[in-house]
Amino acid sequence: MLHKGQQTKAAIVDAALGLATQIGLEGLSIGALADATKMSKSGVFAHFGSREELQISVVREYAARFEAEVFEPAMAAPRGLPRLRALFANWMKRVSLEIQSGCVFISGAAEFDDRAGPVRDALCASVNSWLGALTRAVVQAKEQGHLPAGADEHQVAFEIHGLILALHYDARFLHKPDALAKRVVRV
Amino acid sequence: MLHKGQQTKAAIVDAALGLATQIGLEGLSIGALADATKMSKSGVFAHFGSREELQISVVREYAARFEAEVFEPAMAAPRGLPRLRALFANWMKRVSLEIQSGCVFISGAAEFDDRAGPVRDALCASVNSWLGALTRAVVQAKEQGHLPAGADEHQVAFEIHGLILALHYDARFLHKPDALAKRVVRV
DNA sequence: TTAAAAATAGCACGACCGTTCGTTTTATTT
DNA sequence: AAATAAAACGAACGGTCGTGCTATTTTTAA
Repeated sequence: MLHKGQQTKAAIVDAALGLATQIGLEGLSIGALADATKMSKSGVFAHFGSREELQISVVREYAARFEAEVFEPAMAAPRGLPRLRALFANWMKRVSLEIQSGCVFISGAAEFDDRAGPVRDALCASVNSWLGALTRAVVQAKEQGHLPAGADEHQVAFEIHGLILALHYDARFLHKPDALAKRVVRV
Repeated sequence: MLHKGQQTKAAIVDAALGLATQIGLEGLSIGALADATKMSKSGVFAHFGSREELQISVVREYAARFEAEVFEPAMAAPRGLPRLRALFANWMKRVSLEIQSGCVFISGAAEFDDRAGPVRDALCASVNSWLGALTRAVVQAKEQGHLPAGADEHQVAFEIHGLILALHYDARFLHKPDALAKRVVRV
């Protein structure tokens, strides 16, 4: 009854994610997606009802994979600085692997930074959820005494975010081969 | 002979820059630009010969304004840390003012990070030129003894770039009102 | 003031876009 | 195996895109 449908829908979203990480959420076209999945345009379209809904599905899928790859594995590390370091390391690793494919949280932010609507909202929610988790890890590191009690968790998260963004910029856009060598140590 | 032509061409580029900072270089369309300048599509088109050439003109114009607004005024400050601080302050000020309009160096990087061609080349060249100037200022600060001789100028420039990127991300995409309060002090 | 040149307009083209609709194929249930 | 529901197709729509033509207007030079 609902077997085949969800199955191919997942396949479409998977292909769409692959396209979106390369040419952006806005560059996603139903025609190109139909070619990639060897389906008809209308066949693809029927699964979403609108291009916007397709984009939102892609955002959600990306966020789920990001969480599974960056956030969840770090939960195995003990609270405090070790876990914070694990989060950062996983994030960096993902960015380095993403050099070929790109990060939806970054490219999407550039595409939707002044375009209101549900896609932007979904993107914002996913990013805020992740940055919130990162900030919580900083707070825990303070609680464990791994960071000075006077440290501002938002400032720390802000600077970590900045390092990731600069890494992504250098590696993916400027093609600086040694970009991966940069990293934080202090704080 | 070449009076009127260059004049309206400059006006077109000016309008194009306004559009590009809002919807991106890829979002730039000749039709929309024709509306904005109250000209015909073909009239606009004739000045550039291709959409790509128009985009390149926009990149160059943006880079020229960036240089005039961020780089040149900082040259008045004495070599070393004061000049480096001036560069950073001017850059931050520009980003804060750009919250409504966006930065072509950042949005352009996201749009063209895996799209080869002359537009990407022009963008890359402009960014590298600016980051090179920034790095040079760090070197001078070391020479003046304002920074430890062992400091890595590329790492310092990298981290400054990261702070700017995070500021831009928070302010322009996430709409965090206090984003401007974040800043570097150390190094 | 008139001739040459440059700038702009108008129109059409092929391509692609998201979307709709009716039909046909495929999958599920009885 | 027959009936029913879901899924996929194919064609067409109005629209916008960049770009190429040819005219017309405007600017510059003689």
